[in-house]
Amino acid sequence: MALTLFNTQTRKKELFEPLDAACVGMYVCGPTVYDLAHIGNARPIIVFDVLYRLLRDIYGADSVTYVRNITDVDDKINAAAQASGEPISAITARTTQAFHDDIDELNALPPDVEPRATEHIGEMIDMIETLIASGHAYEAEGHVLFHVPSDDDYGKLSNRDREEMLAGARVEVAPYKRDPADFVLWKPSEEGLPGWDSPWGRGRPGWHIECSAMSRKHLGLTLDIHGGGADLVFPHHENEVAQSECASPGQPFVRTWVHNGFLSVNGEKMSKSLGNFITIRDALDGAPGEVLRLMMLSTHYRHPLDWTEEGVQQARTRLDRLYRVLQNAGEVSETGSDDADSGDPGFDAALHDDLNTPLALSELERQADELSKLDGPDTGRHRRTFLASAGMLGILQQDPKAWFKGADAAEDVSHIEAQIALRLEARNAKDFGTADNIRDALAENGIILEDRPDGTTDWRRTG
RNA sequence: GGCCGGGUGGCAGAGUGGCUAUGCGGAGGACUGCAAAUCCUUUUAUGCCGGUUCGAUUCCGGCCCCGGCCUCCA
Repeated sequence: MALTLFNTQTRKKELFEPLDAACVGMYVCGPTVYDLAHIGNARPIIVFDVLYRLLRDIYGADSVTYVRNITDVDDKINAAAQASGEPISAITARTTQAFHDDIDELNALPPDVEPRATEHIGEMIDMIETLIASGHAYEAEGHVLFHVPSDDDYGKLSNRDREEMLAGARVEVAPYKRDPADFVLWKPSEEGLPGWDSPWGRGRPGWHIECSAMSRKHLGLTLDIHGGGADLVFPHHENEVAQSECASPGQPFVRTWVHNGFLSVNGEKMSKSLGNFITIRDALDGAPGEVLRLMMLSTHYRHPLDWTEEGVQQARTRLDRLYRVLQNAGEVSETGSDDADSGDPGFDAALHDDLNTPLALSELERQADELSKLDGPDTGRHRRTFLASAGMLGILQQDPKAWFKGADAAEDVSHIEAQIALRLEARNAKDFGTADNIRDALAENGIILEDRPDGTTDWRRTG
């Protein structure tokens, strides 16, 4: 089935065809590790995780290389260290660990390569030297700058005209710039700041050069897919294109640019500078990662997504229902034939159409409806297809029992079961007042009881 | 000002030139001691103004509103 993706470069949905189907490369801009990641960071993690899963499904797991960098040298990190007194290496190590822990909860597969900027300084210096040699960059007062007018194609990704950009510029232009649009490739580091020896003295890289240097090292000169948040289109990705293509004339940098839309919170922009941001950790306190994942996938990746508590609740209810269907289908003996899994055409078509996860989700729910009505030898096969579809979205992969009951302490469970037994006694004695009191008390602790037709009582956790 | 998204029923959110998803919620019913869960039934929409068309939510033009980017940001 053909995969189409919306290419930011051409502003069109295009048939995706990798340069080499045996070696598909995807590069996604990762976090700058100076603080806990927020839910806006979580969106590209989840979106590109789904794309990664889909590419692996199409081309084979061994044929896809997903590279997502860690930016561990940056002025924000330096500022955080200065503010707290914590050593830079401690901040980056701690924040990187926190990032991994957080996105693990979101069921995101780890990338194949996770390069760190500080481990690629040599590659960056090499690239900068190439740019200077070819007249695309120059040294000035210890800085090395990319000279934007030297690149005729500059602006092609973000569709910006240089003249217009200058007209709208609100920043002060550093005096050493030959052109106001020129941007930093390398800058001097004074005492106390991270720095590396270079032909231009002790210094550190600018932000954009790291992605150009690391992507080419790990994926080659031309990437099949480069992804990130829509806010990175300009200037970050535009500058990456300029650096990479000027350093290797005739080699296109990226074939398909994929950008996810912006996330807002209760209709407002979320930003670190405004301080109204919700960290992934905060969000995980309120709901399991799988719920957050489902919530993010219920809006198309290119559209704006507004984060609300109600939206989280809706996702939770939806996921509960899917797990319930899975649970019920699991009670049917697996006697179906073991045909090779052919997938679900409706679901697959939705996902292959520019990652239409909201539609895919509704197809998944259609599968759930069908599964819940089945009661025969086909059940096992449907269940497997259903699970495979859900797996493409990275959901429904745990035991329904674990989902509803959680993995809490055994004494907690025995307490619940003891209460259920007490309630059963009361019900048998027609003492419904006592029975309802027990049920209400459990409900206050987030335990919902469900009486079954056979006289037994099941329970589940909520919230 | 320039560039890019978006405006769909109570809410969330897709597709589609005519037969008008899906989910959450609401209403009614079945089931239940009552619930919960499940099942059945049900309600409501396409920002505004033109144009093309037999017919537009869907195509074209204009306008209005919201958000993002143009400065660190996923």
